[in-house]
Amino acid sequence: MLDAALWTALADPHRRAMVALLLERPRSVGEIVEACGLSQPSTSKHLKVLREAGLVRVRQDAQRRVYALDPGPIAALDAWLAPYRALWNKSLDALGRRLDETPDAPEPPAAKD
Amino acid sequence: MLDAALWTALADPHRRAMVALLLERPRSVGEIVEACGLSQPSTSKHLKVLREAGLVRVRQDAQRRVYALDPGPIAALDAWLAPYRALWNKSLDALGRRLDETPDAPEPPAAKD
DNA sequence: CTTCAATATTCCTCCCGAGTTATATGCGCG
DNA sequence: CGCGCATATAACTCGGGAGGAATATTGAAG
Repeated sequence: MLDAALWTALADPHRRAMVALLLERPRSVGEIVEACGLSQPSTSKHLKVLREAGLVRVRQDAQRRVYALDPGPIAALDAWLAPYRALWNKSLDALGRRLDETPDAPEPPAAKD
Repeated sequence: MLDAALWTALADPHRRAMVALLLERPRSVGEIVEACGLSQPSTSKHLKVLREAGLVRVRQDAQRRVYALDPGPIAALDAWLAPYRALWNKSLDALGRRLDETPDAPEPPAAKD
C-alpha cells in the first residue's frame, strides 16, 4: 500500500494548505513560510513529507528552492475514490427516485425538475 | 474546516480498510472485527472515529450494531479533489501535446488539436 | 576565501492517537 | 429478574508526529 504516505501527508491541515497554495502556482520555501505562518524549519519538514509522498517536486533556482505540485498522487487519490462514486450517485438517484416511504404524505404532485 | 475529522479518519489504514469493507455491504461489528484482525475494543474505537467523521451510520439490530457507509463525506472529499482534477488533466494534456521542449528537435510540424 | 542568504537537518519536548485490559451498558432469553 | 451475548467506554501505556531553537549545508557574490 504505497499511498499510505499520501494519506499521511494529506492528513495534516498545514500540509493541505501548502498543497492548496501550490495549486495556484509554484512557490519558494520563503513564500510558503510566510503564507502558512509556520516557522521555517517546520515548513521544511512538512515539505519533506510532501516530497516523500510524491506530492510536490522541487526545482532549484539559485539559493531558492521552488516547490511545485505533482498531479500524480492526487490522481491516485481520485482513483481510490472511484469505487465510492458509484455509491453516492446511487444514493442521490434514490433521493430523486422519490421518497414514497412517507406513511402519511398522499403523494404530492410536485414534479419539480 | 469540518472535514479535518474526515481526513483524520481516513488517515488510518485500518479505518480505510473498514470503509472499503463497508463499501461492499453493511456489516456488524463482529464481522468487522474478524475481517480486520483487530481486537473488539480497538475496532469499536475506530468505528467511533468513522462515525464522528460522518463516514458511517449505525443501525441497531437486536444486540448487533450494523454499520453502513454514508456517501456524503466521501462526496465532500471528491469536491475537495475537484480543483486538482484540472491540474492533472492539463499535465496529461501536456504529455499528449508532445514534448517539443527537446533542444535538438527542430519543431516537428505535428499540429495535433 | 569569506560572507551572507535561503533552506535543510538535528535535537529536544510535548501531545495525540492507537492498542490492550478491564469494566460498563444494553438487549434478548429462559 | 438474572444470565449471557454483542458492543461501547474507561484507564493506562507507548510510540510517533509536530513544533521550536540551534546548527549544518549549499550557492551566490564580492
